[in-house]
Amino acid sequence: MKKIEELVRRFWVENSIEHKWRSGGGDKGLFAFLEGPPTTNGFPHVGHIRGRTYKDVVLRYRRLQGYRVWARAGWDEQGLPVEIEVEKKLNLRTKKDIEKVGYDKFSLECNSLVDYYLEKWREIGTRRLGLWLDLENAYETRRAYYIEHVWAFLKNAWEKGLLFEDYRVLPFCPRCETALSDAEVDQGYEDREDPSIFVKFPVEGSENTYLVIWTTTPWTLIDNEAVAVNPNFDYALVKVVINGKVEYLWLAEKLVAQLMEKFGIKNYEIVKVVKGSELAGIRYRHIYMDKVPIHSQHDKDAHYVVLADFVTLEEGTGLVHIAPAHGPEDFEVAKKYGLPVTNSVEINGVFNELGGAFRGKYWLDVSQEVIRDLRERGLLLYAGTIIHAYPHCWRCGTPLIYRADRQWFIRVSEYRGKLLEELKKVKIYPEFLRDRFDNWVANARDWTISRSRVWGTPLPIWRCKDDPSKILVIGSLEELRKYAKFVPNVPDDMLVHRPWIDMVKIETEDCKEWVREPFVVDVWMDSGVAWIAGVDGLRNRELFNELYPYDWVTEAIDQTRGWFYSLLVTSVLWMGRAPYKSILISGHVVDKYGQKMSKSKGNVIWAEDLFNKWGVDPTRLYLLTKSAPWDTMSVDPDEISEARSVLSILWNVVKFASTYMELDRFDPRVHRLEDLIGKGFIEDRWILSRFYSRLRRFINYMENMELHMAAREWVNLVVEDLSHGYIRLIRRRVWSEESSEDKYAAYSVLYHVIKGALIMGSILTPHITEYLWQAFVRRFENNEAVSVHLTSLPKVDERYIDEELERLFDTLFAIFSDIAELRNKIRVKLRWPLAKAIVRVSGDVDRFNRVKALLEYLANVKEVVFVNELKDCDENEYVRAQGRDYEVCLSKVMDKRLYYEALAREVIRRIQTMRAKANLRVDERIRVYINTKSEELINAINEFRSYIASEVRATEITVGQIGTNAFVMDWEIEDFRVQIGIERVT
RNA sequence: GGGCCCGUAGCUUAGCCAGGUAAAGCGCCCGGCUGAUAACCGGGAGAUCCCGGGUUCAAAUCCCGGCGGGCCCA
Repeated sequence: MKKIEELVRRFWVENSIEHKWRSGGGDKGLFAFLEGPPTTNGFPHVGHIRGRTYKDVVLRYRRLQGYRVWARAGWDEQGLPVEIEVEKKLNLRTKKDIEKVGYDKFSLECNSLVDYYLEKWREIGTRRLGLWLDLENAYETRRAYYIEHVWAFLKNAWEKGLLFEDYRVLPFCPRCETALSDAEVDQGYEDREDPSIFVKFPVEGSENTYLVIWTTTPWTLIDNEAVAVNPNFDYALVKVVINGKVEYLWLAEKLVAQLMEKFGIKNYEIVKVVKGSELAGIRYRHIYMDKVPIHSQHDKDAHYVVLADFVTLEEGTGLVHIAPAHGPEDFEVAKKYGLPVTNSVEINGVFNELGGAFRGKYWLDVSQEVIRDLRERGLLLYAGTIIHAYPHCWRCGTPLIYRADRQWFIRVSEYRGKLLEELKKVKIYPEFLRDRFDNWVANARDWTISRSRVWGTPLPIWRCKDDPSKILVIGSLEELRKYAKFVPNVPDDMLVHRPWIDMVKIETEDCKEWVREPFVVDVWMDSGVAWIAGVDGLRNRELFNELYPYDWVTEAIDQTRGWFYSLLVTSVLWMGRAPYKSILISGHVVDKYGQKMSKSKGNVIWAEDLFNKWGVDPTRLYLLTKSAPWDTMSVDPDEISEARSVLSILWNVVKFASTYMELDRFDPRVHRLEDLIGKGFIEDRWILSRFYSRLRRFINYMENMELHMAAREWVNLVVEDLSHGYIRLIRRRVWSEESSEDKYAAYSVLYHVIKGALIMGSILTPHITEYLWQAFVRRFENNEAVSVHLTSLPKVDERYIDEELERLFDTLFAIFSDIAELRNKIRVKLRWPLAKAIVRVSGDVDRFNRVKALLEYLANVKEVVFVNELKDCDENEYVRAQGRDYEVCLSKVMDKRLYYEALAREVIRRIQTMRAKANLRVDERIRVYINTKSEELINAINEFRSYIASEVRATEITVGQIGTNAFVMDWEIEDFRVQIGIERVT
């Protein structure tokens, strides 16, 4: 199989088939596909291959239908994934280390790492897979022309007032030292064990009274500024005794009992209950008033109870500790009350001078220290741990921290309605995933696009040094050069990266020196503008207008929040509509135990390994037939052998056909189906009906993106209909040496169906079908399309579809199965003829008489009789079986003549084996010698001499002495010893 | 905490929307075929249809509640 695939790949290259494929077609118009660019980082695994097979299947299908397909490859080459790997390679731990190495060297390393993976992706993930994307013209997000489109988008957003900077609480990865977007955070939720502590905040002015709060992030207590309660809840002041001391605790009334139990306090008393609103304004003393001096400075403006509706009773105490710098909701409360926002945590997770005694310490360590300290000071009521879903960095796995900082945003939230409206017009496969997408879009938040990193699209925003309120957004290199006083002398592809972009000196009339905002753009925006940047659309307006909006895109389900979303947002904000008309959301791949694949678990299945071990076509067919595109698929490579055996059956079907067609000099251009079908038999009309009804379903499934059903339809056509069904039925006709018209009718039908099956199959398994197209179709019709991929899908010919006939054959095969079972029971093998089978059927007997001869042949029964009522079915003579809507009686008594015929067939079988052993051609004649003492055998041979002779193509059969030049073998037939010799007649 | 998908033979899946004897492929066992041999064909065994309730004459299927796996939202 692998050899064939290699041969075929070479054939494609040598004959520029892929090029012809891409440039041809078009009667049906254009089918525009937009490639979701794989990250050029890491190797393609089975999940990638699954999605990429879907891409290929749909593209090939459309092309065979007559569309011109637009299928350009694309690569996502920037961002954190690449940076992190380079950091590992250069053994860098922090961003300071990167600075030490130098941004120039770091960028170049990123660039060459991309080159390395790019080649793997081109070779294994694309060419080898047989995925015909245009690699030569692939778009690359690191290129200057591409980056200019991101800039152009941002400039457009700026002009529309959608690009803004703000001071907000955002998720940061302290290891990567950058902010992350919601979409990125969404990809990194994982269970994590965190502290769960209940802390007492001493109320000002009353010695033993405390507000009790709960937190899982003790480090945020450093920046605590308030405590929030829900104005509508009831709060209780609870009198307790702890370590012999009387204390009063404020808690939500509803939670008192369960919390007391948790704290291990058996004796308590509720002193009074008040509404949360009445607690407002109660002042407390910050727990680090002394250790964190900043708190003494704003003691007047903070450290009191505020009211907030978001406070719930599901967890905690009903009193929520507010650290405005470390929670979006906390931040909102702070704004409302004018609380100070204190952020003493730097981007790397280390406390700065605002953190007082905690300065220089890492956030995770601070949490532990806080717990110890509070315990010593008696302010800790309870300390445990909790396992909860917590966001982690999607690339490096570090737990994220929330902190307030100044960043740049795209105002997506304002466009929610418009996004939803445009999304409604998109066809989503499968439809049931639409809600999820809608839900995400409906909750869209402003997009944090600035990243404090190096290898990415530089944020094209410059700020005036003398007047920081002045902002300049640049939308192209041309514009940059217009303003620039100095531009480093490097190629454009380098110029649009750090550090070179920061060497550019810009001066304008109203500002002497502009300084670029030191960020790169979220990598998701790179791929997000692929709908225009992918074709350099600002410069190729005409091409762009032809393609946009694209007919189809597909990616896996995680991209609902990723690429599908970023495409939608950029396109709707810029052009006012979705960039795609339909999307296919595919499922993820898990291992055979249902476990997610991950490098750390070591259960990743690499594409290259599958290709090497099983071949590309079997892998593709396996992935296609196993489950619906949108289902989660568990992959067990050993199962690919099933798909391989399907292809092996296809191979043998074609081989069978070509052997006999060649022998009989069949020529499809002379022996035309239309002329011969009238001379054909019922089974010929059956297989044609089967072929066209399967083709009809195949097309319906493809249109609905039920690729798995389409593929299964094809598999059944090859395995069930052709191999198990039709070929079995026509063997006898094909073996006949006469040049009867019905034989050529069978050939023309078989040829027609195989040809159609190859074309259908070329969509699914492009290599082996191409090989067979060359070896079979092109051999019989050298004027046919030079490649199966350059032909067109057959049209469904309804005239041939006869569902009633198909049902009749279903019954035929079912009856045959039952006869085979009965034979098993009475231990008479199929080779031995039986006299009679009586089949009781309901309805018109003549209908069944149409397949009488076929059933007699299949079941090796001299006479089959269809009746409506079963009369003669005596138990001594017959065995019977009950079918779904019929009943079978099979005679089990054998007379001498049947017995001799059986023996004759035993002899034939052995001679055929010997012919094959002696490597005789099918049409070569032989002399046969038989030497045996068994009278029965001799009788049988004499009785069936001419039958044996014609079956084995013998000129004569001699019983007795064996010729000296003969090839001789000893056999045993039914306990009779026999010696058989055969000799080629020259 | 909320939502979605999945749970059927040793394995992989169909059936579920529209209730009526549970289906197929692989594997296993038995047998056949040997002029498709890189094969091919038939048969058999094998299922508390995840569990528990409900609706119904009748539930794998519809409803409710669990359990397990996966995903999403918060």
